[in-house]
Amino acid sequence: MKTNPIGTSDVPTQVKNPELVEQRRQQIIEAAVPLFIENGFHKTTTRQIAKAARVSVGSMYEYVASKEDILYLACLSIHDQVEQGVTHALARTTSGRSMLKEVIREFFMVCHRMNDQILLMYQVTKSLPGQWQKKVLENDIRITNLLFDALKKVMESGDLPELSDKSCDLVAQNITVLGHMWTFRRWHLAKYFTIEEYIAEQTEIILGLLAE
Amino acid sequence: MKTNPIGTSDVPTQVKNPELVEQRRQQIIEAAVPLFIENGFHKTTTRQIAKAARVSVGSMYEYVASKEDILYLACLSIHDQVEQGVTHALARTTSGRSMLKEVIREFFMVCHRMNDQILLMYQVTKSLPGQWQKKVLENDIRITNLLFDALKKVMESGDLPELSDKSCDLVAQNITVLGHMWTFRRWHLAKYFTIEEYIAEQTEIILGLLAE
DNA sequence: ATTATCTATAGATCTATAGATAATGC
DNA sequence: ATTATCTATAGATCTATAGATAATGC
Repeated sequence: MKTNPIGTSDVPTQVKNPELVEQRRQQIIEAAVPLFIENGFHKTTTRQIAKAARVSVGSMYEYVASKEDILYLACLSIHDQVEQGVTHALARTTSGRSMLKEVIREFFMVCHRMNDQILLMYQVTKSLPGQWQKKVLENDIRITNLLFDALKKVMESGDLPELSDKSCDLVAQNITVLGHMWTFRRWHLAKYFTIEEYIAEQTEIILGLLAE
Repeated sequence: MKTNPIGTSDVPTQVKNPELVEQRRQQIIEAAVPLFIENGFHKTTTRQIAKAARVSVGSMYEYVASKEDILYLACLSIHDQVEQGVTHALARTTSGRSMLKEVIREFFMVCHRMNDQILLMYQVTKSLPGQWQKKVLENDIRITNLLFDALKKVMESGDLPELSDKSCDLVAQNITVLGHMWTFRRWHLAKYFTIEEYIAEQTEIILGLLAE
């Protein structure tokens, strides 16, 4: 699964070699994300991250300028993975009405797999510096737009009633949030539903509306 | 609007006089919540809270044992306000199909009013000590159950198709989360919808399912 | 005497960097 | 010579409490 070049993002570094930047940052992110998930961003120390990443603190600070930088890189990485998952899933779907079902299913499964990471995003976005907060939020919409496009496609095929772009966007937003809902209400929902049952019921609800 | 006795909650205090505990804690919460909303829980210092609450730090620590205690009290208070809002709204609704519309409307308006507080809850729940985390999550379900009860009532009146308790609970959860969605996606949604339009569209979507 | 409040600070962090050292390539 | 890495720590916090002071009621 190819990921975007995190090293070439807008986070400054002291190190010249771009491949090295790419590699070390990957190392740092992979160390940081589980720590953030486990202990939260604020309770995780830069020392812990450096240790888990097998770099010295000093060295780590050659690749980022602050702890917030690490958080930002982590957010980019998570969104990238979610996007990969969704894009991947969309590529191998059929068309028409059943496509929409598959799309919902695949998206919900991505949420299921990335449970902790998605939960993390909800907690930390506000801790990012303003400029990056916006970028991260926009990334989220970018993913929602993949669902929007899928919806549009099904509608054009005539298999669903035509909705205005506005309504269509709202439905895409709803699908996204109902997927996320599985992550932050799972502790309750999982008492009554397996992920499969959850997908089945929610799909019916979402399609119910569009069925008539 | 009467609030629950926060002073008698399971947070320990050194002070004997219960009314005083109640009053000072109210003071502390009212000072802390806006600070948490503005700067986040972790970046807010106990000094800042004490100052805003017009108590000395030492004094404040007679009413709580830790900064986490303050966060817990804040969460209780916010949930209490949301619950008040919903209960209040439910009390003056009519019955039958139109009742459900009103319930959704009132709940969404509560979310609209309590935007920042609800957003805060999503960020901080994980920062609470384990035992309280659970309590706060259960409070959230308690509020959802108010919606569940309202749904049930409408169904019994025969104005909606009967759903199993399980499905009914899911619909109540969905309504809750779609209300919250307005708070954490408002920056995007508000480009296209006023809160009134949002309520109108979402109500149609939610009822659409139950209409047939 | 008891209860509530305050000031001042102990003690324990934690982030970020300075300056020294090792590795690489001309 | 340049680039990357490390160790050690400066400097800046911040939470929570000890111990002193003021207010209250018997």
